[in-house]
Amino acid sequence: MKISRTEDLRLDCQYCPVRHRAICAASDDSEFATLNDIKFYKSVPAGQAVARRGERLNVVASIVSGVATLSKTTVDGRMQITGMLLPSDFIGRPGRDTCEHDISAVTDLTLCCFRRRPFEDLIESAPAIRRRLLDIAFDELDAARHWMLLLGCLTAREKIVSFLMLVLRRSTLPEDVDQPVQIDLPLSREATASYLGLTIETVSRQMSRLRKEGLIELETARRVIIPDTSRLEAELENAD
Amino acid sequence: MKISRTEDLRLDCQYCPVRHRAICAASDDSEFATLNDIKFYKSVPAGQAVARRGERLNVVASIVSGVATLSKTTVDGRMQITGMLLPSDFIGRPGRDTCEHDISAVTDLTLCCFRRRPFEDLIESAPAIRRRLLDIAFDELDAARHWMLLLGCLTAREKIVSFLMLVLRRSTLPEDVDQPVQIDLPLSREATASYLGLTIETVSRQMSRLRKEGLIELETARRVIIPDTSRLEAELENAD
DNA sequence: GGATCGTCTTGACATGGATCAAGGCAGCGC
DNA sequence: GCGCTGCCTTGATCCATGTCAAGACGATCC
Repeated sequence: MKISRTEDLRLDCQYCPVRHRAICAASDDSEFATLNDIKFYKSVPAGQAVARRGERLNVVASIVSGVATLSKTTVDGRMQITGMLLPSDFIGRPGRDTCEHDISAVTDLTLCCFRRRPFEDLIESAPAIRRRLLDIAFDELDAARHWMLLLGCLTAREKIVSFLMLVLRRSTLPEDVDQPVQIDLPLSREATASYLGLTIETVSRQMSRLRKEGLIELETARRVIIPDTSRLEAELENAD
Repeated sequence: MKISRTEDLRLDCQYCPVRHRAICAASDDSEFATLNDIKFYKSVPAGQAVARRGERLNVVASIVSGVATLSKTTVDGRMQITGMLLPSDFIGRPGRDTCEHDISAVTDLTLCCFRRRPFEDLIESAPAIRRRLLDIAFDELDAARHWMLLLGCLTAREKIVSFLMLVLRRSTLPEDVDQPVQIDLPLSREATASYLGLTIETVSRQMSRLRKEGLIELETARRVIIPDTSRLEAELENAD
């Protein structure tokens, strides 16, 4: 996909919802002003590819709103989702002009983009951005390796519970703990299955089983109510 | 483990076998001299832990010789090896004082260490080192995500072949292609199983099967001869 | 050589999750 | 309302891989 500017929308960074978590999080006023200057917004509709594996990618970006996935596919069509990208997550790789993954918009997406070259220069001159980038890279690395434990060692049930807890952690949490919590799953059953290294049927069955056991309620397939967070988390006592 | 200096051994960087691949690879003379000054070597005997999950780790290091693993273990003892570290690979995380993984010496290990704090300062002042570090982090991230595809989607047979090809790629290759190649597996069957998300028995069976099919020969359990590299690689035509 | 120990292989059997197949349900266009 | 479509659930069955158990092999020590 060719990323081009979205003319109209160009929020002042000051009001950006991911201001304190994205690549710009640690920047001082001066760096912040520079970022504000060179950024441009881009919308990607749900279902569309942001970039494909092997494709040239001359931007880096932060997700402002929406959900995207990183994935890899084998020649014969088996797919693994290697990352779920939520608001504030970073897309792209400075110093590399081709994309290692398929990046897909799961929902409508708003991206805060920087052309790669100027951004690479910025890394050299803006210490807070560079530190933040390094930190993001290592955080992603830790997360990826943690996911390897999930893929390699956990049971289907543990995978599902881990996924629910992950979504819970990244949701904007309501009032207090130990109240019933409602979460909206960002991924379809198919995408969830691919993220967890399972099949869609197994995901569905395990969700039903958790429902029958009263650990979750399913308001719709995608809207889950967790009556007791700690009880669900206790399902991971052996894992993790 | 407390990392302390190995008094005697302190090779001049100039003669270092990983000089052109490790964190120092891109450094100019001045950065190189600084690294040479503040580095210290450390030996870790086979089987010993370099660091444990949650432990304080006040050094970063490059592997000069030997093999190490990164791993995570569930509460009830299931283990996933999340990385195999070979000479030139980097250990530790600048900006983080505790260790996310168990790091174990598989063979006797020689590490080229830097105290974390001075190294963190160096990142700020030495552009080639920080660029290299960022590149290493992203390379590791790509590798980890690629391994997620292996763990989530590949069959036992494909996992074994992938592992053999990985070892092959990182071996010091002999003369020309399409000659029989001999490789020494750096990991035991148990560690291999844990790296691939399999059991030791499955690893053993798949190796035997590849042997019976003539794709590999087993000189010993750990020494593999690949009569025809391209034929083995062809086993991955659907994967990868 | 023989005993011992760790590592690896092989066989028999069990099972978790995949596969195959059918149907349910909600949203949408007409 | 009705039919269509996409997504999800459920059931029946299968099979790749795990589990359990028995030995084989090689290194080391005496």
